[in-house]
Amino acid sequence: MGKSTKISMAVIRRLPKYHRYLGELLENDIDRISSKELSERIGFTASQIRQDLNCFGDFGQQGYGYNVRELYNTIESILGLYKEYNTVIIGSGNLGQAVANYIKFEKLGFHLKGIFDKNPKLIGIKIRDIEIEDIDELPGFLGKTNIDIGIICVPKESAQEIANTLTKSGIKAIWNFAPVDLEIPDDVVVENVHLSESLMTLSYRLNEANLFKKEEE
Amino acid sequence: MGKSTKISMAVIRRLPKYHRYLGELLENDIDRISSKELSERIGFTASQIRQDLNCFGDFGQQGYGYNVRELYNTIESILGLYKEYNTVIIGSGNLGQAVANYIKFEKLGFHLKGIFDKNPKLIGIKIRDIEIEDIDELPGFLGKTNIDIGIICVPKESAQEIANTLTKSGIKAIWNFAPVDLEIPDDVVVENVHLSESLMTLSYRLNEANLFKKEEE
DNA sequence: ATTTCTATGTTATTATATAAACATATTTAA
DNA sequence: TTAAATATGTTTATATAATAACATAGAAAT
Repeated sequence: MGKSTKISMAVIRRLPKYHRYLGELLENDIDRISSKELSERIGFTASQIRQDLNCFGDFGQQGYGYNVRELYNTIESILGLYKEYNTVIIGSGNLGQAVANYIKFEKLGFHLKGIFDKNPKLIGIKIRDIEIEDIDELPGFLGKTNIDIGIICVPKESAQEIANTLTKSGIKAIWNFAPVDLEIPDDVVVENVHLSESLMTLSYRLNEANLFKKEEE
Repeated sequence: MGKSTKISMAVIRRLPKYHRYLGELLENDIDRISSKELSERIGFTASQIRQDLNCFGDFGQQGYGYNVRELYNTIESILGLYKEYNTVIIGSGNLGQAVANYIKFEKLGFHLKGIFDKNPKLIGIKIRDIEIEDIDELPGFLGKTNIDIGIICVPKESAQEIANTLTKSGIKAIWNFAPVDLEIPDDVVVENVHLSESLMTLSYRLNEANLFKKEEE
């Protein structure tokens, strides 16, 4: 049976990857899979796969393995992907526009309901049938529209202010692309996408081999 | 003295955050800081900060703390940010364009040298003075230009093929935005930015509270 | 029908990551 | 000039995560 103990972030961050690989299996008409086979594809140990899945329930069958369709649907449900979400993007620079245009999110059930910016040159422009509105209209908009997720694509200087506006209106989830650590109430979840940090990590690893060379000589 | 033992990814992924917070301190003309003070700002424990930094050397002084400027420069050097890097973007859809236009990367020393796409409608268009070229020109381009980092922004179907082209030309670092796990030689580093996975994680956490409710009733 | 094999859920073990404790060098204050 | 305070680098302890081991349910084979 499913265990209601707190799931660790390490497990949670693997769930989308299970979802992706199971989706691929479905596309290839594979209807059953063992943790061992999945292990070879996905690159986690079979033991880890069984433990991860078992956090949420007993989905497999001894001697058989897992039914791919069933497991896929279950994980989709665990990830909350059966639901539909309304989103707003704040900041319609390049990143905001890229996110707005990322059609894949619509397919996943994340519906873009509004785009806001403070740049007068951008206000009025349409992105996928949605007109960019003045950021001053945001509080009013949030008051009359039911928004689940706020997507912050503004520069770091104004990110916290936007986060405050969002949380004040009752939004419980923020997808943050600004390079800051937002301070938000405990009942609000924030998921950061820090591109600069990602690039710096890459830069570090590219140079890692040289890093300790001097001292070893 | 600096230790040449293998640094864990957990530590590496915290380095950019140290860099960012130290940069903020500099902006505020704060020239010294203790692990305890930094801890309160950055949200890691003081112990962790000292251990992290000590992976790379003895940068602090007992009774004093750390010199902010010195530590900032040191971390910049550890992250390889003193160097300049040449990059190419493959795939100039919304995401590719967003990355291309992200001026911040230029400031960090990552210079965009080419953009490639297979869509004839995009070829010839200029982004920041760089003309989008036909993807068939990529191997030739890589042969005559010294590129450090390949940035993959193509759909998942063609990502592996692009990765092959890049690694064959000798590129040692890939920043991958396509939702696939690339197979690459051991001496090449890949840093993934999987936006869908990030969004799914957010979705999970938004629903987590409800997830186990049924069973508890 | 019986046996062998497969592959699960779970428990035990090992490894890794984080936090606390501490001995000591340096600063600051008296 | 001495004593108290600070804050490091390092060691020890704890917590968390990953892997391996295993008992057994069910599938496949004979």
